[in-house]
Amino acid sequence: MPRDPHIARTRLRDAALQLFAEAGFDQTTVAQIAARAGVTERTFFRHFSDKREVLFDGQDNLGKALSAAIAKAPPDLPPLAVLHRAFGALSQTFEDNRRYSEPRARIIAQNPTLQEREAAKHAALTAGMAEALQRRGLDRPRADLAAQTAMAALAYAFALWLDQPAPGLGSYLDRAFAELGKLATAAPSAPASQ
Amino acid sequence: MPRDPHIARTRLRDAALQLFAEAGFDQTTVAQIAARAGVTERTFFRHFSDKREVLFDGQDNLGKALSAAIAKAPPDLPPLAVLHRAFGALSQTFEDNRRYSEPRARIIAQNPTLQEREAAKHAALTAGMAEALQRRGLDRPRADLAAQTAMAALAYAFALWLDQPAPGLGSYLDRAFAELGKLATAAPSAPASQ
DNA sequence: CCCTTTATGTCAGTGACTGACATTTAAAGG
DNA sequence: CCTTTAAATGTCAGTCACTGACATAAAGGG
Repeated sequence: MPRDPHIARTRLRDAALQLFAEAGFDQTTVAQIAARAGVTERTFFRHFSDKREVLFDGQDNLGKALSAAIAKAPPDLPPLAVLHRAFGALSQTFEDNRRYSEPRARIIAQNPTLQEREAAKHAALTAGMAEALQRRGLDRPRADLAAQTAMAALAYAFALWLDQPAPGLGSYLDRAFAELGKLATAAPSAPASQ
Repeated sequence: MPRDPHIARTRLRDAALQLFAEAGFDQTTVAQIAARAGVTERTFFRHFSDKREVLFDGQDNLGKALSAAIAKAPPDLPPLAVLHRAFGALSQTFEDNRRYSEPRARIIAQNPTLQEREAAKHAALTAGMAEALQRRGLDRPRADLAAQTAMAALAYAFALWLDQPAPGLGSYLDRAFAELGKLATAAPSAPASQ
């Protein structure tokens, strides 16, 4: 059997993070990343579909964990409560990965194409959550709306927590979902459209 | 003064749309687009920052129109109602552009990198709406949440309308926002987030 | 008719990404 | 211990998106 691909993959991830932090994303070439990792440029593209993807490794696992948590929730729980609980179940994982999330966020904040990739990842995560909600019997439109609003709450809580970890991600989540409830009840009926 | 740049720009847009529909986005080269438009490849990149952007021309105008509509709404209207009304005010513009929206949507649906760009555009639009809400005196978190939930409703209404234009975009919008209200009132309090 | 402004043309170059084929690694089987 | 074998990596040539620098052409004003 061949050598462990996990080694090269990890070395590539670390090398990329270092170089991006040192010189910036655009100024760093894939050849440089590969060189620092001790492999070839071709190997980089065997592990990561493109240069940006090295910063988004592991997002798939997150999606699967979320879907699992959503499936496990009590059947009669309302949609937003299900998602709130699912986020809470994963908050420890987020806390553990804070050391990587922080520099990563700084790099992404400085590059439009990386923000684009992040937006796409968010959309994919949201779609997965909506699917998981549908498997609980919720219809498509409500599942989509619930997933998107919940993601808005998560993004908000996450940003606050990155800036100031103090009360913990769970507390920020509670606050974000509370805001959400107040917001919607404050906008009861639809206005005349047009 | 030089020749009218609007001519080349329009020809490039049309040529790109044709070629993407005929051969697909990946199989079409920028050189081919430029050739069909009767200009140089360099000119393409002077009008559009990259190959994908040619499919998203005019989105900036949409954002400005939305911000203006949000600013013009009655000061005491709740946030989601403001956005609902702003969307309604632009629904006629959407109806007029349906001829372009439809083939465009088909092309985007077949290509991940285009979906990525679309996700980014949605995020930018959402951020702009949130800013406009903040100028009305709403605080940042509520503005963000309102903008994102409203965008979810718009996306849903837009998809339904693309599939079946019958009752008109305005009706779909009314329905989507109604769903939104029901959704949030059905999820009152937060669960124990451990 | 000249001058200025701006759009476009020309050209060389970089770097991301891919396909095809050769080579190496480490484990399993004899 | 040697062979076999499958997966991982190396090698190499090539395409194409995208950029910077400089030249040229098309109006429009004086």
